[in-house]
Amino acid sequence: MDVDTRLLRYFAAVAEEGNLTRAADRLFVSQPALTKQIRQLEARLGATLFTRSRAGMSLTAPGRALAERVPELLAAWDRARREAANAAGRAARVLKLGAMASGANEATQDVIAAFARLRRGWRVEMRQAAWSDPTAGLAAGDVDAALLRLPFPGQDALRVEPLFTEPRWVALPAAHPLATRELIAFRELWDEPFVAARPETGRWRDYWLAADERDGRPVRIGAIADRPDDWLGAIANGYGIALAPESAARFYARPGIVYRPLSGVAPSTVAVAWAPADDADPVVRDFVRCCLAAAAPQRSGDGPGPRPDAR
Amino acid sequence: MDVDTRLLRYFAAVAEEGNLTRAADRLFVSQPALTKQIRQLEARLGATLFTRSRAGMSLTAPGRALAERVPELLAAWDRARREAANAAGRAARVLKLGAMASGANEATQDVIAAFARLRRGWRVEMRQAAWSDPTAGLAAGDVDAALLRLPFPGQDALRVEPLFTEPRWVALPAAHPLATRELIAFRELWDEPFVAARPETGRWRDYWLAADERDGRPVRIGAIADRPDDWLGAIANGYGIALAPESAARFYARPGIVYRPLSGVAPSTVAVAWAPADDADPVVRDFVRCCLAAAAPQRSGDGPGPRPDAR
DNA sequence: TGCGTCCATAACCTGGCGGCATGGATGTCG
DNA sequence: CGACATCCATGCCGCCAGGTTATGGACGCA
Repeated sequence: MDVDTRLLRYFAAVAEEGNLTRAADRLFVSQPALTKQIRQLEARLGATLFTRSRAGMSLTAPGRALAERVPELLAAWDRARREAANAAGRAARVLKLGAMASGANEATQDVIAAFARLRRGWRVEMRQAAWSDPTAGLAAGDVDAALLRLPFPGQDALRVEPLFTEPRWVALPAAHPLATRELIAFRELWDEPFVAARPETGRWRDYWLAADERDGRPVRIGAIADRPDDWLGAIANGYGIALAPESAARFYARPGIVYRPLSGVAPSTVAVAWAPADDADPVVRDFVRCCLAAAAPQRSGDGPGPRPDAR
Repeated sequence: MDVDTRLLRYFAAVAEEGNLTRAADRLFVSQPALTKQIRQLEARLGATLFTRSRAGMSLTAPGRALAERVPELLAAWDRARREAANAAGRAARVLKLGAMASGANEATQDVIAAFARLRRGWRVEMRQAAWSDPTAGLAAGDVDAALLRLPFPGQDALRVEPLFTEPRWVALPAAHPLATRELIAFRELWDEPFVAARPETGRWRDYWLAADERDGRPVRIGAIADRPDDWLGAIANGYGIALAPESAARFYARPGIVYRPLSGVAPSTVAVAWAPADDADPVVRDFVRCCLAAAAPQRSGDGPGPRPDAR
């Protein structure tokens, strides 16, 4: 008997939620559609998977048996899919590079140019990640390498090579009273509302709220953004202000938004990251080497930072 | 990204066959349908899975990566599905019993009656298996126990408890010269064409051709049948004769077919079989106990049983 | 008694799958 | 050298499965 993984996801969602309506909501389908699908799954298996009551849907014995297997099944499919995609990338000589919005700055171009020289016939394919995925697809295996800013959650499970640092500035609505100041002390912003990343992003979110550098003062959250566009919009509309790397002033310049230098916050570190499984991959190694090489000039200008040792 | 297991089966078939047309044939779909599906799979994965040539379809690197995972994925789904079905059987208090056509004879009713007495509230659900599945669904985990005739392929991986033996007779077209004889010696049938099971059924097929008891003389195959209906039809139409347990004379009596006692072939043994995984299952154990109890009277008497009225 | 919360049902629409017929490319053979 | 065979791709069409909205029925709760 055949199933669609979609159907399995539906089933898993209902099993977890114990409630059709909420599960339907989570799956972005209507509740009747979900009802039909679950009933059909039951019909096809010839087994009752849930007992219905006004309290919701609770698993029966066969339902539990299935629910136990489904997650690993979905995971297995996902792995298979990714393995194929990776093989396809290799075959097409494409290095997939994840980048957090405003990940690296101008250096990115140098890196890619250097890589193109080193690996003739290869091509770098960049994909911008939303802030809700702080490893830019690396943790999920969707990319071969990523340009990220430290610290980020999941960092310890990956190889990380710091490249250079960059001062953190502040992005303000143009109408903000401080927007005309040449230099702002972070202390002056402690009571401002901030545009933050989603709470799930943990350390990363805290870092860009400079939670450690506000002397214990709580942060006011004015808005939550997951992508640069939302972020810029939120700031321009006055929902809050936000820290940003200096280069954002060039890459995310926009009417209604002003970037200003900041004192009293540590600079931001850009790093290249890759999966430990790719340690031996010559292409990934070459790419990392290019990153270190391209970063060298900037790094010297920017104070200490670990010595570049191209491996 | 979602897939249907059907799509994975399609992919696996093409990967194995290396040829769309043949794969389509094997999958019972048209070749254009398969073409479309494979192309769609490629589109969804964003990877080329096959290189097309007039020689056929051969896997690319990503194709190989996928082909490596797909079989285990399908197997995992099948396992999950069966586990759920088994749990459903338990929950509904159903013991699923596989039976090879003409598996057990009149004893079946006694067994089921005994089980019904021992396990109140439980119910036996019988499913007839085609000869192409010599374990009657036991090997695949579709049933909890099976009534089979020894020997059958796959026997060693299962628990088998012999119940009783029954003489083997011969089924002849009514018009056959020997059809009026009271007793036939197997030797007289050596040159007759036989209606046999599919070649894949190995030992089982050989046993019912009595390949070991024809003194090295080769078997002539007149027809191949997979189900009792085909089998009866083939015999009645004169394509060949066949050995059959004595009880077939009662259970598969049909105009145009005559059953006659045979000398010179060993009797057939009926056994109950179950999966080793169910050794500790109290319900299966009870069922086996009922089988042994119901078989006891016949086992001692062995020969006669109810009078056969071969017409 | 009216309201909110569940799940089920009804009616309708649409996209995708499968089937048939056919086309295009490329060997093969009389 | 043309006829043929073998593969895969394409065009067109009918049908069903899955989705949506609107609504119903059961039940607990204030």
